[in-house]
Amino acid sequence: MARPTVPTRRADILLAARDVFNARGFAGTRMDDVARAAGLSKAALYLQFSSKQALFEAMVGELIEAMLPRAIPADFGATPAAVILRNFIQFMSLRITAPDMAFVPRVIIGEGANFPELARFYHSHVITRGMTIVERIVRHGMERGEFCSADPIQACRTIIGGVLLGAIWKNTFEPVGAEPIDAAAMAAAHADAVLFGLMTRSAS
Amino acid sequence: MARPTVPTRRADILLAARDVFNARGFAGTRMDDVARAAGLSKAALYLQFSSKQALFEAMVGELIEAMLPRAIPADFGATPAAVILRNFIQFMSLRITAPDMAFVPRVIIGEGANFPELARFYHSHVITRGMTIVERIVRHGMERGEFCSADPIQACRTIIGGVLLGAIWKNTFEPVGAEPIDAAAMAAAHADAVLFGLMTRSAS
Amino acid sequence: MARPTVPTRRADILLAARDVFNARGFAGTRMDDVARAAGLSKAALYLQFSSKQALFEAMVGELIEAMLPRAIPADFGATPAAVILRNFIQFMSLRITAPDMAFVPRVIIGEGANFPELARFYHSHVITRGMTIVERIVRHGMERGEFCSADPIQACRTIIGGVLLGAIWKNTFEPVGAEPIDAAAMAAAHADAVLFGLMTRSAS
Amino acid sequence: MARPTVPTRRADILLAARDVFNARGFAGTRMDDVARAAGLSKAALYLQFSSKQALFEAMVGELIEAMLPRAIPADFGATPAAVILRNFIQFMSLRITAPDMAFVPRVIIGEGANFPELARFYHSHVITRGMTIVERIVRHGMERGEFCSADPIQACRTIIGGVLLGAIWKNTFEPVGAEPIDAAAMAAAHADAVLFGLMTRSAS
DNA sequence: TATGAATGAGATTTCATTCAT
DNA sequence: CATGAATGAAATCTCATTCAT
Repeated sequence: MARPTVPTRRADILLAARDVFNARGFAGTRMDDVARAAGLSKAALYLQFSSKQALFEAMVGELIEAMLPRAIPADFGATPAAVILRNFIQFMSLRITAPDMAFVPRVIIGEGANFPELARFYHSHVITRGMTIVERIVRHGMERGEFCSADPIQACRTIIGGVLLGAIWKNTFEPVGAEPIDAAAMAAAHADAVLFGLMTRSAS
Repeated sequence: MARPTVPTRRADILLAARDVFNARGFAGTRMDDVARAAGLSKAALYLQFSSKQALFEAMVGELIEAMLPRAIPADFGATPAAVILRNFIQFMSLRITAPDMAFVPRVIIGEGANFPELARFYHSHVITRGMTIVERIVRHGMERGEFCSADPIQACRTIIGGVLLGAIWKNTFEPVGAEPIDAAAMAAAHADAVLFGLMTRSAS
Repeated sequence: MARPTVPTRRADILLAARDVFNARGFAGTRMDDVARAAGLSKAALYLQFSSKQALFEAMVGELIEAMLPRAIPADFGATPAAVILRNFIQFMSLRITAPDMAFVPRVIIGEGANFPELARFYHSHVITRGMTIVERIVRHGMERGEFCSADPIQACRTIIGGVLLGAIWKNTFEPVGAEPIDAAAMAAAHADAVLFGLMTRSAS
Repeated sequence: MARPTVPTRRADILLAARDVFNARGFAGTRMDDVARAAGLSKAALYLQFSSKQALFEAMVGELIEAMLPRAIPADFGATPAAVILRNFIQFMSLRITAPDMAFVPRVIIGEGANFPELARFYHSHVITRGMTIVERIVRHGMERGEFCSADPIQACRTIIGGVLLGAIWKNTFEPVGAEPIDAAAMAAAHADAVLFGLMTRSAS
C-alpha cells in the first residue's frame, strides 16, 4: 500500500518506452524520446536500465508476462473441449490485438533476428506455453471423443496462426488501409473454422 | 548480344542487398556492407538507387513479385476444391519458407510501421491477391457442394494464418532453438486441419 | 554570480565560427574545424546549433547587430549636417573595415544567393537602417540650407557605395597585392568628395 | 570565317558554366549540372577544362574581358571632362548590371578569398584599368579647370563605389525584396552627386 | 538520485575526377 | 572525341552513452 515511489519510476519509464518503441520500432527509437516521454533526463534512464537493449528487453518481457493467460484451469473436468477452445481463442485474440499489446508480435518478429534473447524468451514463454495449453485442450477433446484424432501439435499451429494473423492485420495492414476487422468476430469465425475440422464427423 | 552486362548491375546489387538486409534488418544494414557484398563502391550504389530506403523498397518489391503465384487457372473446371486448396497451401508454404523468401514477411511485419508504402504494397499485391485466390477456391468448393457454407473471407484468414505462421516459425523461432518443422509436412497438416472444417458433414 | 559559464559556451562557438567562416567561406568551412577551434566536439556544436546553416546565420546575425551604430542622436539640433555626415562616414568605414567585421559584406554578397534569409536580414537591418540614417542627415542639411536639394535616396547610394568599397578593397584586393589604404584617410576623402557635391554652391 | 566547330564546343561550355555558376555559386555548382546544361557528358568537360577551378577561372576571365570598355579615346580633346565622366559612369553601370554580367562582382567578392588568382586578375585587369581611366578623366578635368584639385585616386573610389553598389544591389538585394532601381537613372544620379563635388564652385 | 553538457564512433550521402570502351 | 560507369575521400549530422556536479 505504501509502496515507495521508486517502483513507480521504473514503471513510468517502461510505459513511456512501450509507447515510443511501439510507434518507432527499436532502431527508430531514441533514448532522448523515451526520456522526454517519461519526463526524465536521459541520464536518469541509465540509472534504471544499463542500455537501450536492456530497456527494450525489460519492456517486452513485462508485456509478455502481462499477456499470458494468468490462470488456466488445471483440470478441464467435464467442460466440452469445443467450449474451452473457443474461449481460449477469444481470450488470446482479444488480448493480442489490444492496442497496447498488438505490437509485441510485430516487435518479436521484426527484431527477433537482432535480439535472439528476445525471440528465445518469447518462444519459450509465450509460444511454447500457448501451444502446451492448446495441446492439452485438444487431447482433452480427443479423450472425450469430441475431436477426431489429429496431430495435436500441427493443429496448434493452425489455431495459433489464425490468432497471430489477427494481431498482424491490426498492426501492419489496417494502418495502411486494409479493411478493419472486429477482433471478437474474427476470433469466433476462426474458432468455427478450426473446430469443425477437429470435431468428429459424427458430431451433429 | 553484347549487352547483357548492363542489366546485371542492378540485379547484382539487389541480390547483395537481399542478403544483407536479410541478415541484419533495415536499420542494421550499412550501405558499405551492401556495396562490399555487391563488389562495388558505395557511390556506385547511389548511381542506381537514390537512397537506402529506395534500395530497400526496390529489393522487397522484387522479392514480392517473385513470390506471387504466377498463374492460377482461370477456371477450376471439375477439379475438386479440396485438391486445389491443398495444392495452393503447399505452393505458398514452400514458396514463403524458401530460404531466400522467408524474410519477406518478417521485414514487412517488422518494418511496416516505418515503411507504410511497403506495407501497402504487400497488402495489396500479396495479401489481397492471395485472399482473392483462396476465396475463389472456397466458392468453387461451395458451388460443388464440397464445402459447407462458411464465410469465405474468414476462412481465408485461418488458411493464410497457418501459412504465415510457418514462415515466421522458420525465420524467428527455429534460429533460437524451436524444433524445426518440415514445410511440406506442416502444409499438409494445415490443409487437413482446414479442410475438414470446410467439407460438408455429409461427405463421409 | 555562479553561472557566467553557461552563456559563454554559445559565444565561444560563435567566435570560433567567425574565424573559420572568415578564413574559408561557408562551403569551405567544416564543422570539424569550427569544433576544434572552439575546443569542443562536433556533436557539442549541434547541441547549440541545429545545422551548419543555422550556425552561420546566427554568427552573421550577431556580427551585423554588433556592427550597427548603436545610438544615433534622435535630434541633430544645430550641428551642421556636414559634420554629422563626416562623422557617420568615419564611423561606418572604421567599423566595416575592422578586421573582425570586414568579411561580413563579403559573405553577404558572396553567399547571399544561397542564403536569401541572410541577404534579406542584412538588407533590412543594415542597408535600410543605414540609408534611413543617411537620408535623415541629408534632409537635415537641406533644411538648414547647407545642402542643395538633391534626391536624398540617390545620394545615399553614392555615400554608402564608397563605404562599401572600402570594406571590399581591404578584404578582397589588399590580400592579392592592391595597395593598402588607410581606412580613416579614405573615409575623409570620400566625405570630401561627397560633401562638396551636396553643399550649396553659395557656401564658399 | 570557316572557324571549325571546336571553338563552339568550348564556348557552349563556358556559356552553360556561366549560367550555373551564376545561379549557384562556385561551391554550389556541380560539374554534372554544367555538363547537362551544356548538353555534354561530364567527361567531355574534362577534355576541355582540367578541373572545376580551371573552368571557373576561364569563365570568369572571359566575362571580365567582355566587360571591359573596349575603346577609350586615347585623347579626350576638348570634350568636357564632365561629359566624359558621365558617359563612363553610364557605360560601366549598364554593363556591370546587365543580367549576364552582374554576378561577376558577386563572384569575385564572394570567392575571392578562395581564388586569389581570380581576385588578382580582376584587380589588375578591371579595377586598375578602370581606375586608370577615371584618373585620366579627372586629370583631364583638372587641366581644363573644370574640376577642382582633389586627390584623383580617392575620387576614383567614390566613383567606382557607387557603380559597384548598383551591381550588388541588383544581384544581392533586389532578389530578396529591395526596391528595384533603374540602372540608368541611378547612374545619372550618381554622376550628378559625384560631379558637383569635383567641379569648381565657380562653375555654374 | 538526477541532470545538463559533452563526445566517440559511426551512418548516409555527395561529388570531383578517372578510365575502359 | 565522347561517354557511361565507377570511385575515393570527404562532409554533415546522429545517437547511445558517460560524467561532473
